[in-house]
Amino acid sequence: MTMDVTISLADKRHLFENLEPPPDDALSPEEISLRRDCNGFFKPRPKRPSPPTSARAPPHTTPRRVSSAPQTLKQGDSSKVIQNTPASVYVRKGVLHNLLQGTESDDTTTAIPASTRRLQRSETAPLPLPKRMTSENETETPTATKRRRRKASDVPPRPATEQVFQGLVFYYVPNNDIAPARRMRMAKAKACGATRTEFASGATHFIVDKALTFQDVEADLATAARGAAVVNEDWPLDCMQFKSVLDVGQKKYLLRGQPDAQPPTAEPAAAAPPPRSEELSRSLQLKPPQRNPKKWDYVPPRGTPGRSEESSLEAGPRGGESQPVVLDLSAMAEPTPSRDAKGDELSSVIDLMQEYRELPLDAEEHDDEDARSNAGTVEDLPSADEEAGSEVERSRQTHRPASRGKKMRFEERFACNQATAQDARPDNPNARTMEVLQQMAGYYDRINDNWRTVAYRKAISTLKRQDVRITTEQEALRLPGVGPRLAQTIEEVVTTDRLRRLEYAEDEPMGKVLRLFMGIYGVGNKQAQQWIAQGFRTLDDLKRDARLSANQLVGIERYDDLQQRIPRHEVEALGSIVKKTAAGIDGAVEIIIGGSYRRGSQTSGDIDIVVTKPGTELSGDLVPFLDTLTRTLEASGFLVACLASSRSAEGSKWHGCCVLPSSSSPSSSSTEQRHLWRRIDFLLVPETELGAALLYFTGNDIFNRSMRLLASRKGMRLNQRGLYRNVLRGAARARVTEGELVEGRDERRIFALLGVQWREPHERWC
DNA sequence: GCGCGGGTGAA
DNA sequence: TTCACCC
DNA sequence: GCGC
Repeated sequence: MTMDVTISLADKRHLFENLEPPPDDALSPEEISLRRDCNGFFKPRPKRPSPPTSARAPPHTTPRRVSSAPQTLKQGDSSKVIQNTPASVYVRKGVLHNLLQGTESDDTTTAIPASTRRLQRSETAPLPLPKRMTSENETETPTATKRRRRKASDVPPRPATEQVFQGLVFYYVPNNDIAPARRMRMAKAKACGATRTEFASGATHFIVDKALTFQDVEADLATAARGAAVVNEDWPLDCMQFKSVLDVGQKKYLLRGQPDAQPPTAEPAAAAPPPRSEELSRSLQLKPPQRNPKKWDYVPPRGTPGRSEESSLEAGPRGGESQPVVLDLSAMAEPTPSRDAKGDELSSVIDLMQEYRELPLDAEEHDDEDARSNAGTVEDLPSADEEAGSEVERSRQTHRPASRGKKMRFEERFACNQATAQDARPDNPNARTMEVLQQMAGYYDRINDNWRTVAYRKAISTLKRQDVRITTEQEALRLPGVGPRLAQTIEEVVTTDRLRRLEYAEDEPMGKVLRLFMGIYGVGNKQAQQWIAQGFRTLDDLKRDARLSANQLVGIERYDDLQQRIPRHEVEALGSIVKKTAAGIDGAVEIIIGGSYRRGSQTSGDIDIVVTKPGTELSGDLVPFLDTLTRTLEASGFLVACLASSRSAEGSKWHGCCVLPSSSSPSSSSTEQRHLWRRIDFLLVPETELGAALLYFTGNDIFNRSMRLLASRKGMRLNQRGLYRNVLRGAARARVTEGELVEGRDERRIFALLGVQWREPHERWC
């Protein structure tokens, strides 16, 4: 059943009535060019205070607005919905939180089918989930608990969306439901559409108890129908949790004690000898030090009766249960065909080798600087087939300490010491995971959850450096910057190829508008939310009625231009224009293009230009030059808008927009294509600060932050002017002393003084 | 339970 | 001071 | 959301 009950936004006008109304005399776009800014640039007229409410013709009432608010719903059941769904549960921090207080949570919830809401409540909505829920809690109605005590098998059928097992026939091994926990699981599978059979020959799936090994079930398997899948009991639980039929080929669903690969497709890569791997995984289990005191999700590795009641995905580390290394029982009955069972097998072998090779390192605390270069070896391992061998070889060569688990030296913990090239591995095996995490990061960014955004970015950065596919929670947990929550998230992505939290996030009604508004230069989360609360939904709404700052107006007028990334060749073209002009003004001035261009990126978000000159000691020395430069470039039509500028002795910069002259291309004279407006930043840098400025202006941001954090931890301070020493920090880390300048001129020395190995600009991607 | 980079301009 | 921005 |  879908809940298509909605409420027109216009109906909620009352909600906004105490908010500031859009002024009726907002700037008309045509007026942009009528004002001049600080630098002689055309700028829009400063905004006027909005008049009293009388003249208000708020966007709520315009016809277009109604159509632009597609979340309109029928009124009928909404009150009921609201009653049953406490707003706090669905509305995350940020987004509509401010807008919709108390009664209005309908906007955020109505778009979501009721059947998924329960799940959303437990899994996704309150973001920092205090504690994992068990699958039972998730799949049962709150009142079902008591009833279950009376009769375990009495589980009501799940709604259609959860009938994941429809058409599947399960044969349980052992074939009984004596243990209450098992009986419960069977009942739940049945409620999700599974049929249970007493005859092995008729089954599509063998669901094997975790206590049993492959040998234990071989007899049953002999009678199995061709194509039946054999999985451990985690599989149905995961399927139910993720509400989809998961790939039975995943190694986490294989049985214990499986002899080496014997699949029909007999992948040679699967040749890793099981006894050894068993041994390995057992010893490895001790490896990740159990250092997290708040390990609420830790469960003793060895399956306990109680544990089996939980969904495997929520059972915490499962590394202890010796996972079968490889094996593939082809599953024709699988609606979701295993996409690359071969890849999984291969990667599982590689995983083991990866882990193995790390053992000595973790065991004996390698501390030498170059540990990385001669990091572990796979020599002791029996060589797998050629393909796997080469794969492993490749992995070893590109191996980085980040994949080695979390025990790292102090300085290694900083991203600046881990940074790599942009595409450390183009065919990154974790590409999909990274993509999803990236979208999640984008979401958190939109709702202003900045630290979470940073955490996601760090995790992505770590994943980027991995050369093997991270498939399970414990693998993920070993990575720096990946904690329990992200590890779980990663596993969900790998297991289901989706992330439910992301889907809900993308579903948020105002998400698109928020994204739109925050894309405007000069508009952040605060302003965007305020506009949404005032009823604005489109850029046209804003242009007509919103109170805009000068920069925001430019940002709106050139929204599409500024959204586009700049191809590298255009950055070069723009840069050369600046260089030529600069050379014409002062031949001694040096122009350096920084930013992502300096890091070697093929496209840039904007163009960053460092202006320096030998012999200068204060950026003020260059101010006259910048004035001339900008005036000249403005006159030539290169610079088209000024967004911010300052000219002082300590630091001077100029932010604005530029455009490539469109005349020069004679090819299409009549259809002369307009070039896009581009963001351009100038930074005046005296020679004495060039190193620090380049460091800053080259980035990336995470790299900078980590360098600065490292400096701070070492009692120093790093900014775009230099590295300072003897910085005293008082309570709340507030800086007491400026500190004395140690180095500003030499980029390399700053690295050295911080104990960071030098990294070329193209190696500063975090 | 707390910190998470350091700075700038605009309003 | 707060917001948005730079890397 | 991670890490101390």
